[in-house]
Amino acid sequence: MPAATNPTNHDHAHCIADALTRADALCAERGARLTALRRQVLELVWTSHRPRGAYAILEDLSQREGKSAAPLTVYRALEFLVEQGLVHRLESLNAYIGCAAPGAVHSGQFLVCEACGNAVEIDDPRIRAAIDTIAAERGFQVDRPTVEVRGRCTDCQEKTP
Amino acid sequence: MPAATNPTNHDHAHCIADALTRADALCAERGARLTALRRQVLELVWTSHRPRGAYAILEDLSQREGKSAAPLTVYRALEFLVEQGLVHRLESLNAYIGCAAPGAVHSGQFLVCEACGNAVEIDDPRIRAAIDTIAAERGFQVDRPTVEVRGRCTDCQEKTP
DNA sequence: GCCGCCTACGTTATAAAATAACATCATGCC
DNA sequence: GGCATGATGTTATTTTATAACGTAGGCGGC
Repeated sequence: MPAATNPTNHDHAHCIADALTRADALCAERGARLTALRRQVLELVWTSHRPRGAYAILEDLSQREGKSAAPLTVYRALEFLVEQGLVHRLESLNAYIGCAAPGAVHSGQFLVCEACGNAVEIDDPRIRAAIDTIAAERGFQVDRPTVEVRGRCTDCQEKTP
Repeated sequence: MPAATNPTNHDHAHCIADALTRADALCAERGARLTALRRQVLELVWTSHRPRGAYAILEDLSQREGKSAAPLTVYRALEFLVEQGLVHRLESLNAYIGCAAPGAVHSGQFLVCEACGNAVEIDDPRIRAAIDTIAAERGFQVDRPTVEVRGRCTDCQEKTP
């Protein structure tokens, strides 16, 4: 797992700022409305490099606003962010994570550490190629491939070998 | 998608009988207890080649028994069946499907048709190899890879081209 | 056989994740 | 300003999953 996902050895504020800047740019370019609410939800998704549940985000949002928000508020914002490719949903965790490279082609591949909870996006063409090959052999038309690999990241292997 | 998953052109009763026979054999071999309840849940999972939700199975079970069963009853049976590799859970659907080749090595790969709902297990070594390669490059230790490809099966492409 | 142990099953309650239906508000366009 | 469209608020409900605790049933040791 890249060092950047270890919260102790990188400037995470920079990750967040970066993500927001890119989101602003992408949405402006597309004419999509990154409203204050959506932007705030995006920021909360980026709280860490661990996938976050909708209700965790909801709690943070409620605290920030000083009043309790409704689940739908968050789900709608997340839906927008996923559509725009700014956020991915991790199916096996029912959780959301900020996209490392919005704007680029995505096939949604992740390495998820079961020890620290960090998830790293790996848009690797070889996995995608393998999937496309098998699908083609079987006449299956690929729409949305999901790859979520559970295991242990380098850092966590070192901690408990 | 193989013809065998098209419910109109294969003897599905045979699929079910086969699955139960293999389950009996595997559990006997391992000393695992495939109780009447677990066997019945396995049968209900095999109702079709479509992944089924726990609550759908629960309903069927209640109907068969003539009294309403509790969710936990089904979840516990499913947990056992998944542990034994007789059933797989499709993370992206919150649903369960019978394993086509229990006893063999599994890496949990599926082609899921969004039109007809059928899911086919494809334990393809090339996908697995690609995942292992990338993981090795990043020092990530793979535990449980999940591959769920959404799209359209051959049959459904023909129906609405 | 009988006892004790471990595992499976039953029951009730509750948590967690997601959506439905409908009302209201904001924003951009003319 | 007025209107259309899309975003947000509000309330209720559905779907999925687990917790906590008690009972029963099979299996091995003796």
